[in-house]
Amino acid sequence: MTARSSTDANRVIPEATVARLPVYLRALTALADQGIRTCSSEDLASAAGVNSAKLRKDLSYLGSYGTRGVGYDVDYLRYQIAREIGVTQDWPVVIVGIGNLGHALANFSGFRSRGFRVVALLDADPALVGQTVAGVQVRPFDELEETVRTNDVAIGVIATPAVAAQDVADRMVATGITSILNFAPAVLAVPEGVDVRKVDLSIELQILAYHEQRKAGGADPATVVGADGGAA
Amino acid sequence: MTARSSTDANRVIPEATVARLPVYLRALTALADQGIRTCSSEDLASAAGVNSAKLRKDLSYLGSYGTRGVGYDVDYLRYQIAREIGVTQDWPVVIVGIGNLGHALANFSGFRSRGFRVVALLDADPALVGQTVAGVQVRPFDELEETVRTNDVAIGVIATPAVAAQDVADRMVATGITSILNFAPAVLAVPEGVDVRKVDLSIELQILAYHEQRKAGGADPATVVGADGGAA
DNA sequence: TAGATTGTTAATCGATTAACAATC
DNA sequence: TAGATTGTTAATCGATTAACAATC
Repeated sequence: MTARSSTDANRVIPEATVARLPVYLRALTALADQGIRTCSSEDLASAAGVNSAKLRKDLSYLGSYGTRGVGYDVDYLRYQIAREIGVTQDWPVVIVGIGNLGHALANFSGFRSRGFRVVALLDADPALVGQTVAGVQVRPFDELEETVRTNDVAIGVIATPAVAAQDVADRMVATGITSILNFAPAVLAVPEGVDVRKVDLSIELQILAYHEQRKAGGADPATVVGADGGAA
Repeated sequence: MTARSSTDANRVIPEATVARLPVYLRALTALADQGIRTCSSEDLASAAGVNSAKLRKDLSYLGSYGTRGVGYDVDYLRYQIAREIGVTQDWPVVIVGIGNLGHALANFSGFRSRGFRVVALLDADPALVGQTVAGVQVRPFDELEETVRTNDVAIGVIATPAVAAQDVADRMVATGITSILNFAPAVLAVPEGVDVRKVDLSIELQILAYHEQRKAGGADPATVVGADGGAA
């Protein structure tokens, strides 16, 4: 097994692979919790809901962390993926918009357990300011800049109504935030270098509705295949 | 072409295109709200955050709904896309798991406005049953089958903890639900013909963290080694 | 060694994009 | 007609997958 050389740091990992690494990480954690110390690519692929060829190809972008004829050491691979993603470090996060969704996000346990620390909850509504949600006091949106500076926040979460989203994004970018997770149903314009990921409930439902409509009326079952190539 | 009901109902629309149609729909609605009656592919693409070649290619899978030299009639195109997706009809939806997230989903206004009607909120916890959330009484999970049958539900939303998700999915599939939107951080195994879409907050954050990490340093990966050091 | 399983290759498939002929 | 803009083509790019040589 080779150690990482300095040139490894330049390797480009395809986006599709990056998006699956957290899935593998979670599957490895599940295996570890079951007391499993070693797994084959077949085992892990099955736990992650992908095929094993894809899994091995994905892992090959990180390095050679398996042993031919044997498989992967669960804890070792888990650590390597965690390090690659960056979840071995602490990520301060600010949530803007503390409505129903913001509440749910603030209480979401998956944050803490993966190195994401909610350092502030902000809302423009004075009626919400001062309330305590998930052990954190809601502060005025105006304190965004101070919050980001003080806590070295790099990731912002937008859970406001759509109309406010672009303004919030602009302010976030101005304060130096370079990664945004947007729950508002709006297209955000941001400068290059700023990453935006979008979580959009009604879009997901509409995609399901499209396929559902085709199943219902379509008559031809052979044409309908799950988007992810489903397990079973 | 294989034998199938009518006209061009069997043309296959690429998944990537299907996923963007709801975005176009929203952008068209925004344009209509501004009183804009006609738009070019450039206008619409810009409002949707994609490039115009991609937009035109996507729309070409639906048919020829534009006019060369002129552009698209906003209302007409909006209707065509809505019909294609299926949001001109009513989709009864059941939400299982009424914790913080389930609450937020139940209150989500985007449901109703797009033809999705929450017909039931179910939870296995007796303490929640009977409470009213967003005007709907929470019912016991056991009533799933009856609910689905009575209301002809085709889409189920899972907002339970991860451990319960597969069981809920199995029960949903058994009752005849063929589309599932899963918010639980778990990989679901479902039979062919059942569509699952996943919304996973911590995965989105981890993807952002990966890119953030690369922006921040690019420098020295050795710096952050977890307390558990190495392959622990 | 014999069996098992990785890491990689190469073929295929699907998505994106620029360019432009068609045509309003 | 002249200008504008669609719908389509074809080239390119990226992702998936089966197959298998490498090797434990």
